[in-house]
Amino acid sequence: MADTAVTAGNGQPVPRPGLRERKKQRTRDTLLRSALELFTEQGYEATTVDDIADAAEVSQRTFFRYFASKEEAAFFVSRLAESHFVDAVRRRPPGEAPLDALRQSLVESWDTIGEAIEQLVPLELHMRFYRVIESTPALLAAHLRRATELEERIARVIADREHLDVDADPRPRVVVAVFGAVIRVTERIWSAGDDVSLAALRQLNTAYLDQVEPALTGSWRTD
Amino acid sequence: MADTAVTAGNGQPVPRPGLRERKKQRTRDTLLRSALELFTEQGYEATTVDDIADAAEVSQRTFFRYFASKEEAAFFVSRLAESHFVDAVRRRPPGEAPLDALRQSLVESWDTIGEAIEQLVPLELHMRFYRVIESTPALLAAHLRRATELEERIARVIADREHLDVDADPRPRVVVAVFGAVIRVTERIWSAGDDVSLAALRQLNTAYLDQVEPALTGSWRTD
DNA sequence: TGTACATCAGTGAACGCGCGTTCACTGATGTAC
DNA sequence: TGTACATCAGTGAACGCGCGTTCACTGATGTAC
Repeated sequence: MADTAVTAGNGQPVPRPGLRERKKQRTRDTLLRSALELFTEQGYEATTVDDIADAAEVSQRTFFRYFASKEEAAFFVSRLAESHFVDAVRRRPPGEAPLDALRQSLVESWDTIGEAIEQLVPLELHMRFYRVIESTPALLAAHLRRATELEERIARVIADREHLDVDADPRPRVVVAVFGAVIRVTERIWSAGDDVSLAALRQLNTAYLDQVEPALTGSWRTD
Repeated sequence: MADTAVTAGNGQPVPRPGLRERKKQRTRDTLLRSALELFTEQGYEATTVDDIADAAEVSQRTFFRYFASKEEAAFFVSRLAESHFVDAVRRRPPGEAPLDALRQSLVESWDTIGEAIEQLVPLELHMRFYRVIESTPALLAAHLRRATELEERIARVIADREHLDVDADPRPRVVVAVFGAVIRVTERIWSAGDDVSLAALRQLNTAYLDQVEPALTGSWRTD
């Protein structure tokens, strides 16, 4: 194929990477896709690093050149999604209530995350793998630990925008923890349901966020 | 020592276990204490199962007779604490607002958990190990996964007391997730601080729970 | 109280497994002139 | 456009490590009579 004019967000033309660089990207993408396919087909634990390397037609040694561990490969796409979300939080207008800012960031970032993922692996494959995470104890554990780290980053962003010290005022960490907890509840419910679509997950996200206030206020009315 | 009259909660005398049974308990307790001591002294990853068995003066084979895995030994005490908490939730009066019920259960169960732990290992050792969990990625991950499982159990208890279907009404899972998220924030902060005491953790628990409402409501006043 | 047998905690040694690392090496891509 | 050299992605084979399992066995505790 011919050279296409790629431009960065700022309009500056990005010099096309050389042959060597493109070959690297292809190798990494192939490894990533092979890994996710095997994980979803036969399970994470049942898939060895050698299996992945074989499927991608490289040596095991080469796998470790691209991913420090099997786990890193598993969360490579999630990492991409997370950075989209963090960027969205950073862009929220300062006046907004923190919980609303988080909610809006989620809605917004879902819009672009899908496309970004497709550049790497089929979105449908990622969504299927997302459910594998929930049903694999080792992966779920790693996912939750990563979520905790992400929350810490976001709490700092929230503290900054409110001009607060994250260690002195409990509110930034509390609001982010509450938000994160609700998202994780919806992830679990989504992964146990029949509708694998991204739309279904988004719908659960917002529906459950609406339930925070009713769930916390006083004693519940018996319907 | 002479036979002491042990009685269960219902006042029924509990037949004293035989020699074999008591020896088993001693072996398990020794393994448990050895494990926690080594974990806190030299780290969880740096401690092999063989190290633990050596310290307890049994064979590695015997370790696995008592604990299915190294991780199971690490969370044996936590498991005990969890069941105290769940029992406390079950005992809360039905009229109480769910979030208050959870909060009161925590306050209450802390009172008895300490004593229960002392039966098994020194409380101070457990508290020190609790901080090891927070600073060891593999343990933190496992801890969070376990916390998620505990939340699911508690959500069902809450749903029952409110006569709700946990799968139909989002509120039980949401209120429990919010509560759990705040507790975990305090665990993290406590483990990073200087005061290792149980009292310090309890104090953070309640202080942060008080911040849920201010953290979620509207935009924050600039102090 | 004593004997004969059953149960079962603990042993020791060896093993399978997969992750992640180390080594010296090959050959394709990139660059300087 | 061509040559000489530098870089570096990928190789293959071997290894260390610790978890958890398997085996056939020993000897202490428990029980039936």
